[in-house]
Amino acid sequence: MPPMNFNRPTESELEILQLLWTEGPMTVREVNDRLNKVRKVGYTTSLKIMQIMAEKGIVERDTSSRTHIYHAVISEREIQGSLLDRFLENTFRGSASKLVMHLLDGKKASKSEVEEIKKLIQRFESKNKTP
Amino acid sequence: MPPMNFNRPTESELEILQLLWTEGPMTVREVNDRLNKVRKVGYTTSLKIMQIMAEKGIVERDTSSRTHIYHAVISEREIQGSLLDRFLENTFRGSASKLVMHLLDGKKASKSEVEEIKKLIQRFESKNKTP
DNA sequence: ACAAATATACGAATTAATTCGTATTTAGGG
DNA sequence: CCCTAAATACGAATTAATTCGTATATTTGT
Repeated sequence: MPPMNFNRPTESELEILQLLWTEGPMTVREVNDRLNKVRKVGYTTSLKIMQIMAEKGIVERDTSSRTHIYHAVISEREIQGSLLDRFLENTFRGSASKLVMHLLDGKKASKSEVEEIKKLIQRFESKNKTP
Repeated sequence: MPPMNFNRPTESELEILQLLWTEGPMTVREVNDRLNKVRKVGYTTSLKIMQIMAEKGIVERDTSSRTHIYHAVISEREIQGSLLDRFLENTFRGSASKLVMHLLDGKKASKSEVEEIKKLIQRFESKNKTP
């Protein structure tokens, strides 16, 4: 079996995945309610997108009762990594430091975020120290 | 005057903008040749995309001679910043440190890139030191 | 001067993403 | 038991991005 063809989620799909990742398995109704706290979306629109994701294998659903319950199949980590790869290449021609420069520069990273990032770098360095 | 409606470039447009940013103003032919080093693209395809960008005001062109010369109007910085904002929100729910974690984690950032990032952080910190 | 090469303009086909209307089915309350 | 509410399925309209064919004009080399 080939190593599972990678199905990049679209923006709308990602929006729903974020909900499933942070809040766990949900019905279409629950997803649609949460989306509608931010913007107006028809119920059947949310339904359709979730059905498409199910076809693609991005989510699975429990159909044992009439009201289906959806859960994410692919991990947040995996998707974030793969989307980041592509974004880094497209937008920064692969330069990670340039990306970080922008993060630090604008209001994108708060002070506490920068502290967090510093810790990450330290941890990275001690891990990759020559023994 | 409102602060200039922001026209997010598509992926293909961005690909061409990268060329204009790094190599300066160019003709359609030059752009198309460079694109074809990576993948097969018809000449009129490149032309069309550049014409659309001109309509949107993303690029401008010198039409004084038959062969038009295109240059980017919006700055790399500006676009990268605005695309990063959106990507950070969409993909990492706004968590900059989570994004950096991915950068350090995979093969996304080379050792020298990490060094560069460390320097950026130090510079950032000394700049924001309470005096 | 003329043929071939090269340019732009324009329109249209294709593909993918998004949105929603309508039909049909199933449960549940009175 | 029936009627209403709520769910899924399905198809189709809309919009945007991409791709390229064809028409037409201009330049250039021989």
